[in-house]
Amino acid sequence: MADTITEPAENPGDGPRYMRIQKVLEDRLTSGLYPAGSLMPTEIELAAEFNTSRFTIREALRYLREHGYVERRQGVGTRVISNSPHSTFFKSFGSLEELFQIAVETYYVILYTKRIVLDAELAELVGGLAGEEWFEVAGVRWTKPGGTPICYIQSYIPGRFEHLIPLLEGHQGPFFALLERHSDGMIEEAVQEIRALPMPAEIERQLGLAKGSWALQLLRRYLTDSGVLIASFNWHPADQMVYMMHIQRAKPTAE
Amino acid sequence: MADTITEPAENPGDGPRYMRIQKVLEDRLTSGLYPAGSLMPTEIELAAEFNTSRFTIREALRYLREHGYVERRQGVGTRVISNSPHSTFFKSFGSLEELFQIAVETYYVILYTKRIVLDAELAELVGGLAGEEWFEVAGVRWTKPGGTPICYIQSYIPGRFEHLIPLLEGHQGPFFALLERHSDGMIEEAVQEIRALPMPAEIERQLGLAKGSWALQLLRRYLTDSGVLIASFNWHPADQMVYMMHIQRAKPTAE
DNA sequence: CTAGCCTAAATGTCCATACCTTTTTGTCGA
DNA sequence: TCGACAAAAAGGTATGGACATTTAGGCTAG
Repeated sequence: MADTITEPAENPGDGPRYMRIQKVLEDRLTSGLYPAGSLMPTEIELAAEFNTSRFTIREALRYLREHGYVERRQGVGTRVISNSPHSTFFKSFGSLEELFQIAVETYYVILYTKRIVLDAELAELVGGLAGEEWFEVAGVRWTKPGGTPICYIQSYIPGRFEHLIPLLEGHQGPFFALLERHSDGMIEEAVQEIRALPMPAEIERQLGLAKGSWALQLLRRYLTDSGVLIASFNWHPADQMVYMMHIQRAKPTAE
Repeated sequence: MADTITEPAENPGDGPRYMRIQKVLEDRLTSGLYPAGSLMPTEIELAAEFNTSRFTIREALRYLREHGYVERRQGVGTRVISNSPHSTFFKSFGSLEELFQIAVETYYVILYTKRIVLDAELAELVGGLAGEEWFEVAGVRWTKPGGTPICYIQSYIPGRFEHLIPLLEGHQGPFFALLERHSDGMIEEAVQEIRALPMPAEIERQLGLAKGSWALQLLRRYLTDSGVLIASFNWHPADQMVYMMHIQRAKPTAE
């Protein structure tokens, strides 16, 4: 027994035992040694193999289950369902509904609209020319009217949409989109760029918030006649990432 | 000791013990009996209170931690960080991007289209009349062409869209929507009802799948000129739940 | 041939116990 | 006063056992 401890068979003795075992098992999964669809060895067998107790094996298997590798069924066994980590696929199932609630059932309150002149930096950001007249719109997204503030948002609108700006002032509603329909039927969205920013200290004070409000979420979409839906997400303000995604209407392959 | 077992103090003896305990503790947290910021009783104390072992208490506390109620530190204790369950809000941030990948980057392959006559049950489901002619369309959603099958889907289409059915046969693509544009500009979606079902054994065999394939995801949407987007989700086949959601174009409140 | 029962196998739940590691706190001595 | 050290407290890891519950599959009786 003592020799099994001194022996650094699979891994150097860094972490707890169940972690080392979980790494070994993960390797076997990603390498395909335990193919998807098959049953893994039973807890007892693994315990024997690693010369440990069932408890330790269970701790390791818990990780594999939580990361989407395996599915465990009483009376059956441990079935491999994926050879790659954490199919967030399935992990996200639990929150699929709520996710869209965030996107849709949140509440957007416009704080101000302001006429601005693009500087070089801003021009780069919004895709305009320095010196052009634009509008800046700022607002706060809430969980619900009077609820919890989620994020602070700044949007930019070209000056040629000036006639739409009054519609925004004082707007409060679950969603925010500014569309214009042209005579040729095309629908154009006025808002060119949306940024989620750290909540300005001034606003924070007004709202009575703790400093450094964090995350944000924003969904923007526009619909056009051509059956294309574009949704863009602004992510965590810290990294300023913007995910953009196209949902194309399925074209019949036949025909 | 024996009396504590017979005594149904907190809850009737339905589930496993750690679940009942976790519910009791959750109540105490949401009710504020354990205020945020404070330290909860230690494992030993809780074990004594519930007359159980430390193991069982740990299982209960594990749940509380995973749901964002508490934070545990070796050498310190169990600190309450929230009196409400973990705003799935923030939990889901990590998967917002992937969520849409599921909806959009997955691949839908139609298996068959079949002309059927509604029976009473089906009529109720799809909102038609018993005896009407409809079409049943079945398909499988994949992670990618040739990838992993996710779920089995059945859709129902009224008979009056018969002329669109040929477009579906053999269709393979990332998305599936069947729209018809009327002369008045309205866009109507043919598919009236989508169900995600357990993968039929026959299909499973054809695809070489293990028995009991599980979860599913499906996004359906339709676009109309009126700027309304409707997305419906089918959930886990076991509970047959369907979540439906409307995104209304924001109407200017002023004016 | 089929329906139902039975059983074996696998995971799920639970206990008592022990020791380890981290953190806090208290004490003692320089 | 301050630092080092020791002790206590708390959760983390681990063992070994026991029984419960679920499932698949085989067997038997009809």
